[in-house]
Amino acid sequence: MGVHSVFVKDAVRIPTRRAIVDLPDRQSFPTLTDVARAAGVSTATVSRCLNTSGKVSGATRERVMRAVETLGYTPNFGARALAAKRTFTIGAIIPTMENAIFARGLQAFQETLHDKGYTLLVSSTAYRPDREAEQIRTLVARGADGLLLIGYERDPEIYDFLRSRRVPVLLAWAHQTGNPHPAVGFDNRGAMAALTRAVLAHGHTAIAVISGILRGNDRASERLAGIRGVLQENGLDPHALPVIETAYDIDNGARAFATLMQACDRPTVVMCVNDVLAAGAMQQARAMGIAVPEEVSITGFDDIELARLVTPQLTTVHVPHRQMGSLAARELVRMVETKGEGVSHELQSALRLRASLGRRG
Amino acid sequence: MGVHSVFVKDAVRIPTRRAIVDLPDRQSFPTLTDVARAAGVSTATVSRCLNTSGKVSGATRERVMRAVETLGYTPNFGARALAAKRTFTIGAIIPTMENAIFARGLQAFQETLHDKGYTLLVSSTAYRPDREAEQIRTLVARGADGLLLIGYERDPEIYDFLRSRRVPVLLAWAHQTGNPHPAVGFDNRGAMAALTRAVLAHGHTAIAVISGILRGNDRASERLAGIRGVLQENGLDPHALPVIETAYDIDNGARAFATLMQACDRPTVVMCVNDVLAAGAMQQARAMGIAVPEEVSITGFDDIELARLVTPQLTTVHVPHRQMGSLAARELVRMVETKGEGVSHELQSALRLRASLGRRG
DNA sequence: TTGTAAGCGTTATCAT
DNA sequence: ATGATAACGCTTACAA
Repeated sequence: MGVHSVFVKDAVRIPTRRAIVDLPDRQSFPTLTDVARAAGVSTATVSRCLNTSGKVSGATRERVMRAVETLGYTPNFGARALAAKRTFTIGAIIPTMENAIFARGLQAFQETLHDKGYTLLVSSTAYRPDREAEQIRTLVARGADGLLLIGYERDPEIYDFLRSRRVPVLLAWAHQTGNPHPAVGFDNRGAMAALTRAVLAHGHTAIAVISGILRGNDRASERLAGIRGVLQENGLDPHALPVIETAYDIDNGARAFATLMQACDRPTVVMCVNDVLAAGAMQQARAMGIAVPEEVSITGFDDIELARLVTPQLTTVHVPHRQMGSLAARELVRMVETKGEGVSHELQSALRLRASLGRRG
Repeated sequence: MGVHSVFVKDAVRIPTRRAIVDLPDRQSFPTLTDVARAAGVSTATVSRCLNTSGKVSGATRERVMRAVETLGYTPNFGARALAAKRTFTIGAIIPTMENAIFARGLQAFQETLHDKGYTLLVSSTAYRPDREAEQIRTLVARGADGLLLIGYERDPEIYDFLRSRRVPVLLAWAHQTGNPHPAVGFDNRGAMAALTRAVLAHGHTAIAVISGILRGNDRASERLAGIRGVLQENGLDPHALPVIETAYDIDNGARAFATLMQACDRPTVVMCVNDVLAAGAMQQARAMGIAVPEEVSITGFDDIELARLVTPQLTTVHVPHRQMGSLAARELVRMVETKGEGVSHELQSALRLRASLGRRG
C-alpha cells in the first residue's frame, strides 16, 4: 500500500459514501435540443450563443435568445462539466467559518469570484489536518477548477495528489519569502516580531504567550517564532518563554490566562496569537479583578472588530483580510485560466497600538 | 415578457457569463471503464460496488476495490450528476458570512451535511434581494439537490421558480406559526416581545430602536413588530417609537446611537435589533462618555460571543444557532431524500439579562 | 450476481 | 456562420 495508503484509500468512498436514494422522477426541463428546435438551429449554434462572443450572426443569436427565454432554459451543470471539463467552481478550505478573520476574507473572496463568473465551494476543517485532506479530495472530485488553502503546512502527499490532478492551488493567510508555493498573504513571523519589539519597547521583559495549537498550523508557529526571535535578538532566553498552547476559542483563552496568572511569577504582558484568545484573556482578567494594562498587558493578532470593542481596546496586528481575499480570488482565477504558475503576493500587516498594552518600568 | 421577465431573463446568462477559456489539456484520469477492465468486470458492476450496498458478491467487490485503489480512481462528478440527476450538493444562501450568527449556524449546517455525505455550496447576498434571486438561479443550475434560505420574505416569482424546478427549499432563522413554508427557526417577534416586556419591567418607558434595514428582512421587521406589540399592550403609543433603520454593521450602530442621544429627549433604553448594532451602540456610548446602564440601557439580539465581551455585558436574546444549523441540515436532507413535504421546527430562544440593561425609576 | 447498452445534456471537432 | 456528430464518464433498466 505504500506511503499513500491512508490518503488514497478512500479517495473514492468520500463522494459515494451513501447509497443513491430513489429520487422520485424530478421532472425534466428544457434542454439545448429543445431550444435548438424552437429556434430552428442546431444545438451547436445554441451552445455557441451561450458561450462564445463572436461566431454567431446577430439575427440567429436574437432568435436563439428568444427561444431560451420563452422556454425558461437553464443549462445543465453536470452535462456542461462533463463536456467542457470545466466547472467554473473554486473550492476553498478553511479551518473554521466561526472566526471572523476567515469569514471576512472569504466573503471578499467569494464576491470577487462571483464577479468573474465563478462559484465558491467552501468547507471547513475545524483545524484538523485529516479533515482537510478529505475535503480536498471531495472538492477535487467535484471538479473544482482551483483550490484555495490556508497556510503552507500539510502532508506532502496532499501536494503530490494535487499536482497529479493538475489542480491549481493557491495558499492564503501566509507568505514565506522563498517558498516556491504560490501564496497570497503576509509575513506572520515578521508581523509578530514587530509587535514583540513594541512590547519590549514598553518596558516588558516578563512575557507569556497564549498560542493556538501549533501542529499543522504554520501561522501560529510562525507567530510564536517571531516572538522568540526578538527575545533572542534582545539577549533574552527564548526557551524560558512560557507558552500555553490551546485551541482558538474564547473560553480557552480565558482558561489559559487564568493558568498564567496563577503561576508564581506572573508575566507583565500576555501575548496572544490571535484576537479571539486575547478576548478570552481580557474577559478572564476582568473576572479575576486584574487590571489591564495596569497589572498586566494583553496583545492580540488579526485586528478583528472585537479588538476595538473590548475594554480596554486591544493592541494587535492589523491584517488586510478583505484585500487578501479579493486578491487571492483574482490570482487563483488567473492561474486557472492561463494554466499559469501562480504568483505570490505579500501583503503588509500593521501594528495597532491600543490601550491594552501599557508601559512598564 | 410578463411578470417573470426580470427574473427569467438572464436565467441562462448567469452561469455562462464569460467565454469558456482554453484550458490546456488537463490530463485525463482513470475512469470507470479503466477500473472495470482492471478488475475484469463490467462498468455496471463497478458502479454498483461504489453506490449500492448489497447487490455485489464479496469476492467481486474485493477485486473491484483493489482496482480502484491501485488506479487511484476518483469518480467524475459531472458525469455522475448527469447520469444520476443527483449531485449530493446542498446550497445555502445567507445575507453575509461576516455576522457570527450565520457563520456559526452555517458551520453546524455544513458539519451535519458532511456527515450525511452532502457537500455545501454557500453564497451570500449582502442583504440584497436581487443578488439572492441570482444566487438561487445559479445554485439551481448547478444542480443543488436542496436549498437553504434565510427568512420568509422574497419575491413570489422566486418561489414559483423553485417550485417549477422541484427543488426542495427549507427556510431558516425564522419560524412563523401558520406559515405553510417549511422552516427551522424561532419566533423572532415573540422573542423580541419577551425582551421588551423585560425592558418595561425594568421601569423604562422611553425606548428607542436601532433596526436593520427592514425591506426584504422579515427577521428584522418581526423583531420590530414584537417591540411595537408590547408597547401597545401596555398602553404606550407604538407609533411614537423612535426607530433608526440602518445596515447591520458596528459603525452604523455607533452612528445611530449618536443620533439618538443627540435628540432633545433622550431615550432611557436603546433596543437594538441585533448584537452587532448593539456593540456599535456600546462603543459609541463609551466614546461619548455616556454611562451604560446608568444613563442609558442597551439591549441586543442573538447572543453572539461579542455580547459577553463588551463592558457591561449585553442583555440580549439567545438563539440556538448551532442547533438550528444542524437541525436544518437533517430536515433538508430528509426532504431531498424522501421527496417529502418538509416539516417546520420551532426552536426556543431565551432571554439573557445582563448588566447593559439597568433599572429605571 | 453480473453484463449489455441506452441514455443523460453539453461541448467541440470537422465539415459544409 | 452553421450543422452533424462524436465524445465526455456515469447510472440504470433490462437481459442473461
